[in-house]
Amino acid sequence: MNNEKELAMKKLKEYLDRKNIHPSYHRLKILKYLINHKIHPTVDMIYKNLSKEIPTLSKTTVYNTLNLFLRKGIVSGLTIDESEIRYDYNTKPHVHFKCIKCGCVYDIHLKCPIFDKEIIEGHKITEHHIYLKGICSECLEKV
Amino acid sequence: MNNEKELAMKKLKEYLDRKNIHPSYHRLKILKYLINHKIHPTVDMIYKNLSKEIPTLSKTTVYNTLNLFLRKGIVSGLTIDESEIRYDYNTKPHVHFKCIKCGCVYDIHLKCPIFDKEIIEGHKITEHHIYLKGICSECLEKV
DNA sequence: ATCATTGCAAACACTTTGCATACGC
DNA sequence: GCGTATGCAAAGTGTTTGCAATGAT
Repeated sequence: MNNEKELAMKKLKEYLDRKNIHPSYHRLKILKYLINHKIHPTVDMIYKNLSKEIPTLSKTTVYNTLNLFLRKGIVSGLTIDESEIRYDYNTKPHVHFKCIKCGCVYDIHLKCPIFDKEIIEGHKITEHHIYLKGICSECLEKV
Repeated sequence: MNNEKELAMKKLKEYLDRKNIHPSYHRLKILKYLINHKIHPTVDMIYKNLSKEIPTLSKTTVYNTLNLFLRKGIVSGLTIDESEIRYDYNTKPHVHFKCIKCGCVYDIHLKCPIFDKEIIEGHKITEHHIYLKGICSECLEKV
């Protein structure tokens, strides 16, 4: 339904408003993309996919928007491999897995006791990043 | 003692020989630096520090050597933040902590049950990377 | 009319590559 | 003398910045 779509857009708008982010068209689109594609996309993935819909979109805007979202804390950045930042809408600490064959990044729903500690060996912990690498279930089947 | 130093160098030489790496002067120096400075240095740190001793050293050689060591499996690369790879001589899986104030990277000696699993949610795990961020004990004291 | 967003192009930082030189055995 | 290690300079990649144009209220 169109009503449903408009309703969803309105919710996103209100969400950005609450975060003091002016809900421009591009920002809404990028936010929507992140929410609907929890594949930890790179800037390039976001840019390429949204360009189909929004031909005037520039990569700079994607960078600007993601950095704005990062600063406002509504997305987090993963640096699993050098030379590509991936963006993640889900902000709760969780585990990531990257397949060395297909390059996909999966969320792992695994509790880790490390998440509960606030002080470790005298250091105050504010962020947790855990990622595993290997061969994903899909690639394993293909062999 | 000079004898001690020579003995240590001889051991490093033999170590590289066993790994089928021709133990050139530069390679020995870089390996020695990594072993003696377990601070997860970046290429730049290694380059700047060794340049004092070896004025002719070029950054390319540092890159070449580290990539060789990576391929041969005698060091591992950390990508805690985008746009800087840090090199780690210790190859056993362990936890890293990066201070957001001073930028130092510490090893954390913490057992993590995740290290023992070989299959998680159908994915075959071959590498584990865990890093935490926050404020290190030294920076906490300074406040 | 004003102010923020957008987007091109240039600048940047880190890393890799090509190729000529120098070194060690 | 031959083969590898070295190092400069250029290319490559992903990201940021400067600034002018555009858009929204």
